[in-house]
Amino acid sequence: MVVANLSLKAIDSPVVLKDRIYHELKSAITSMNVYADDDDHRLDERQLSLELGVSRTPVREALCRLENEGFVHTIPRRGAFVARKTKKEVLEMITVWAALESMAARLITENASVEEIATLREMFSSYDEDGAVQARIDEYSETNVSFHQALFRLSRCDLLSKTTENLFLHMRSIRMRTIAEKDRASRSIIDHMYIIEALEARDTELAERLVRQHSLDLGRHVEESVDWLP
Amino acid sequence: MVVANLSLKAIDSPVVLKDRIYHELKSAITSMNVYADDDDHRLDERQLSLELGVSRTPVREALCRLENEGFVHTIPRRGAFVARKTKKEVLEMITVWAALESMAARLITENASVEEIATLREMFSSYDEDGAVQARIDEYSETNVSFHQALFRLSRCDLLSKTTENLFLHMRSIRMRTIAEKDRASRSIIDHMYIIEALEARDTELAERLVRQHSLDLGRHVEESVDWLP
DNA sequence: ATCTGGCATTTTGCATACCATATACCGAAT
DNA sequence: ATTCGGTATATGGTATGCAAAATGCCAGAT
Repeated sequence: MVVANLSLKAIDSPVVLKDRIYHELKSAITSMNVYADDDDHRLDERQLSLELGVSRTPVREALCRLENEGFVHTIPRRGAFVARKTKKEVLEMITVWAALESMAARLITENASVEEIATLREMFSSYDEDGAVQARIDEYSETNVSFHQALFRLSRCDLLSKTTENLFLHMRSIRMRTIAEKDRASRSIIDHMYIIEALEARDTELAERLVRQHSLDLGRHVEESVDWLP
Repeated sequence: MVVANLSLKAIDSPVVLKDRIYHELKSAITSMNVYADDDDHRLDERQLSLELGVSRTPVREALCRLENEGFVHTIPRRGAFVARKTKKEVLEMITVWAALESMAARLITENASVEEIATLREMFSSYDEDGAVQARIDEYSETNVSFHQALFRLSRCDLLSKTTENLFLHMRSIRMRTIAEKDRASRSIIDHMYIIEALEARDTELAERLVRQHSLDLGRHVEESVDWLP
């Protein structure tokens, strides 16, 4: 008798309530327009547990996690609120992003394959014609996010990706308040092309500088033109 | 009648149990030698709550926070364990560190005052004589940590500091297993001096490069000489 | 009319109770 | 003797209960 070798992958994730609640709340928070109105959004434990049909305990653990990630702000004995970033905090997030993404660019020039870098160029192939970006601005916005996420993925550094993940989500909330700005979009695609060229040329220093500058430009833009953040 | 203007600072931190437990557990975990033996350290909820004289609820919330920060690894229905980093994870932490600290160096060249940068140089003034580093290697180790923390502080970017804080603690655990290596220490102080010179000269690009290289050198060292991590 | 002080209500923080699952032990069958 | 299966126990996940603290309201005083 031989033991059948089925090469099964171990199932090791009995999805527990607190995790489901965490994801549920996180997606709810990140998809809401936090900065739309001025009054702060309260997260009532009891109300949430009633709506989700569970007890308060797993809700509290989910809120605890969200607080650590900066999506929820809790005041002892007062309750939990959807966190609102100050302008300073947003600018600091962009600074950290610039640091992490420029490092990702370095790693790509050193480690990524030609094919992987080629996928970056392909992402923008459908925007070749003049005015294509402006015509499909919403679609381009998605491509834009995908491009930046791809940079982290190709860096092959999970911690870089993981650290940036929440920054992405925070920035998405900010973007929701920002109306699509045409001229920034068209400049954005030009920047991206130069970045891709530097990656293809394996020019570590140039790629790093371009990526950093691209982010810091966004920071300067926010600094100058966003006046609706405290 | 006038209202007395006492300019009081608002007290807004009714220190709650879960926070105290969090700090207690965190300091206990970060000061233990996690990598000393091979068997993993289990964190029994009931035992912890008994030892701390509290119920399981706040202990669980503290563990939840520690898990988010990577100090604790929990398996659903199996319990919590003190997290042990793999070699790959340690190298990725160093990579992220390099990214963040090199950005901090950039910011210092742009924003810090002459006096602030001078404090960096003063930190090493007592190690001027030849052999002083080797003679007081433990003391130097502390100075070393202080130097790197000072770089983040002088960057004036709270998020950079905050993001690095836990990386520091994780690396401290790693360092506990590493015996002080004399030649690395003396090379370290030389690197630091060049970094300070670049900061003083406000040479943004050079400071960034030196700081990044200093960290990446540590990474290469770990890559080559640490064989006791999975 | 406004301000203050106390009471009622609400809600968080912590403790406890219960339930489901994982592990360990032990006996029976091969 | 070894292996398999069942049961007991332990432990984590979830629900609930209780007390302290915060908010809001209302009455009374100024």
